[in-house]
Amino acid sequence: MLPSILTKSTTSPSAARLHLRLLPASSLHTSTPLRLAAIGAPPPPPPPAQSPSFLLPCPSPSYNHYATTLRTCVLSRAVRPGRQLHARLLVSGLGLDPALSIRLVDLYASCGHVSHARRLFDRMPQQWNVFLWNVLIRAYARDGPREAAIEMYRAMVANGSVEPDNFTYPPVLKACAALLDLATGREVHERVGRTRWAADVFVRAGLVDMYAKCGCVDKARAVFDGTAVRDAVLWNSMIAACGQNGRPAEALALCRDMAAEGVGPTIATLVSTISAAADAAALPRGRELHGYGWRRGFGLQDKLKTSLLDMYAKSGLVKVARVVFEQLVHRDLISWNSMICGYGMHGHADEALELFSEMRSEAQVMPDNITFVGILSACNHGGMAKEAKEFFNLMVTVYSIKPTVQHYTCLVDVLGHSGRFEEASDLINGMSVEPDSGIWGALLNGCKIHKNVELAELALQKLIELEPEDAGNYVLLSNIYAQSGKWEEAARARKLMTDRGLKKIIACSWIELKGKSHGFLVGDASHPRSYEIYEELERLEGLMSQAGYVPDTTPVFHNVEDDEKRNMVRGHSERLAIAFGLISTPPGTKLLITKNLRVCEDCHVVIKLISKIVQREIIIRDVNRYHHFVNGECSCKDHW
DNA sequence: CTAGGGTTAG
Repeated sequence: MLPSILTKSTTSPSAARLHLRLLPASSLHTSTPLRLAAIGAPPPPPPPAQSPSFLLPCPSPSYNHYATTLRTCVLSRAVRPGRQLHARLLVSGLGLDPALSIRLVDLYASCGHVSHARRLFDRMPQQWNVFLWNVLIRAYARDGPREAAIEMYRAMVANGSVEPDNFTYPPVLKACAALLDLATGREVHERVGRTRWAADVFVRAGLVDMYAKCGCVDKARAVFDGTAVRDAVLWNSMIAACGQNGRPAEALALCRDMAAEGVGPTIATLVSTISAAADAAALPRGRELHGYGWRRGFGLQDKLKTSLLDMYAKSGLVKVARVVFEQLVHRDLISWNSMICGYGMHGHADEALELFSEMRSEAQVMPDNITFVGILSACNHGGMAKEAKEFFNLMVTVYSIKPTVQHYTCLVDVLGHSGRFEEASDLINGMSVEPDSGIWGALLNGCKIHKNVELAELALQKLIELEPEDAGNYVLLSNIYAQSGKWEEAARARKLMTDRGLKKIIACSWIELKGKSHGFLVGDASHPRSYEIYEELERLEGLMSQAGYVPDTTPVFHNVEDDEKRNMVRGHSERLAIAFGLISTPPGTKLLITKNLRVCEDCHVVIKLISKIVQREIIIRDVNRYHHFVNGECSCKDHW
């Protein structure tokens, strides 16, 4: 059975080749006769039916035969025939001339056989031209080791016989981006600035992407803004840059500007923008993009559907997400993971696990570490400690996936929740990776629920070491000491915080109504309808106390100072956002609120009551999960 | 005398 390339080759530049095959070996290393022969050749003789392939024995293949077939191999990326050709050349005694070697290097490099390409490259130092350097740099940048791409670039510059060009810089920048090597990236940027490639769109897109991946969005933006002629890919790079660096609003704005400047969006534009809308929980905008993608004819593509699925899940509409998932023509790893994680975030543990078993039984995709992050967080949000441990073991033993810190965090979290502190501690001590702030934060969370002062103290000390900038940790630690009568330590913790000049992260919630985002800080009175908002809160408080609600005043583990706390009882940002949502929408409308921190215990109780009193579905998107409040209950079953 | 940049899950 021959690869299709071989059969194809007989139908293409056949005339010349068939003719030349018959030429004597004296035509070796003369590269011209091909075209002349083709022109002067009589009409092609009917191809011999039995020997179409160049791999079948050919009495004395000529140089030109090798050259053209190798060209065909390069064009269709056929390595295997290429390798055979290479071997034949060597045994035939024809050897490799520069032109053939260059083509072979190109073939090997573009088919993922970089080491073969490199071996040939190293043997032909006198032929090193820009193209050859570029071919290798590109291959290393794409298939790794990425360090080699940068090394080759440096070698090229050091060698000095050729200058890097507009085909050199983009892959080098890509390697810098992948390695987060900002220093080299800057160096390249500087060099580019001194050449005539400074304005090249390909180079500039590379720069934007490199800066973005290294976290310097502003630098990326500067490069973008300084580009005279912007094509779709450059816009896409900038949109992705904002999306990947937590600036979704800017990404959405850029998408509009792009359309305004008359640059047509591509599928990548929509995928990136939809993902940004998902991160901003900007459902109306996401829906608009959904419709737009549909009209542009992208709607049938699975890539777009997958980003929509994610967007709907993150906007609280898990059921809609599932409908989109069902409509996929082909489910790849990303779509399975998106859906499983979507269920996980919402605390729909059963659905997540069911989908996982479906994935294992019917799909040709293998679960990866992200799949297990989804599964473990689903168990976690469902309070299923036993299952979480089982899946963790399954991951390690059956799938041979090395657990990452995220997997450990899920386990510590679920163990801490169930008050199984010994197991949690053992796990942390036996971890193959260094515990990070996420691990200690998860442990602390369990300590709060079960009032485990000792372990909380340890966790907080570690947290302060790891995140000296987060003031909340100091306040909590100080409160714990105060609680157990260790006044001196309490004072020391506080002093440490003030000495370092730290302030707490200000809580903020926002709600999107009619395409406009309304943000609220704690105790915020700046909204134009502030008066009505507080009036509504007061009305609700009245109804709640009739229902028997008493504000939570337990001082332990509260992240605020006592005096501060009293002022804040009614002013928590999510309550303001909810009250605003209630007075601005018709009865029965669902509310989606996004918050930059976690929901506090008291607010959780209050929102449950509100959902019952006003008969509304309220969805809160926390830093790490979703809460669906319906008729006095929350989907997290008080487990968060 | 050849080729290339951006894209979703955690």
